Amino acid sequence: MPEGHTIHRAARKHAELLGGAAVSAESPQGRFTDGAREIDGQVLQRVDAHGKHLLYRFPDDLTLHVHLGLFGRFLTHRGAPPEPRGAIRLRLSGPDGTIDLRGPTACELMDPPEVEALLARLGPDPLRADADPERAWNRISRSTRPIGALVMDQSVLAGVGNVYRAEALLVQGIHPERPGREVTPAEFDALWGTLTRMLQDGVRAGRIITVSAEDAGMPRSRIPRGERTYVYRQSTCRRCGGPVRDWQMDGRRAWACPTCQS
DNA sequence: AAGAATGTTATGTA
DNA sequence: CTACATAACATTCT
Repeated sequence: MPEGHTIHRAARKHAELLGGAAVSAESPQGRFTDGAREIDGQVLQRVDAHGKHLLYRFPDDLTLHVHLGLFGRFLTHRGAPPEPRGAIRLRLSGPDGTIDLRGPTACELMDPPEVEALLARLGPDPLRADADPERAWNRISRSTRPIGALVMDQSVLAGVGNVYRAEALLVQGIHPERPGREVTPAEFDALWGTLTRMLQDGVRAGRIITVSAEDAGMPRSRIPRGERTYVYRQSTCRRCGGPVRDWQMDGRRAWACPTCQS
């Protein structure tokens, strides 16, 4: 479910819903009882998103780190919290509402050195104002690894997942298997720009729609599901109409249009 | 109802 | 260092 756009969106929403007030924390399923106990009653000061990672900041350098992984999900409720349903690993409630967390890969308390270590191993996040694309370029331009692998490597670029990888590379005409060092500086700049725009669109829309209104021949809001991407999970390229190839890359499925991408 | 999926880490082999 | 493979873990949807 989540690429960077989901996480940044959640950060905003959670800060708005729970920020500035004392939060009650519980772990209905018992996976996170210790952490919940420490957070309980603390004031949520800030929620930071870095790529696919969320940091909930509490006083005294107390930081809750959450990573949704492939299956993790948030459910938010305004007003009175409903009876917990299913495996809720963490529930945070404030005066205005509640967020439930299920299925995370990570949900843990971190001290400042741990937070520092986490951030140190993340590449620049196109959704962050402080992102430095040069750091990503330094890695990419020196690597023989395929650009499709590099773009998904969170230490190269933070926040990009399988869908945006497929889509951004299609739009830029770069084949995922091309070695990083064969990507030109101009191509990288354009790729960074496209990723930034796509991720920002995702934050705005709350879902991934990479196909433009022009290419779809209709307003983007009305594009049917299954037609919102150019190559991701497509059998024909929504740009040129040609056949789309798919194969495994680092254990994930990759898609590309051999006509549009080289 | 098996299998796939917007993810990461750790480990092992070459 | 890189590539490549395998496995573990989480949950929902078809």
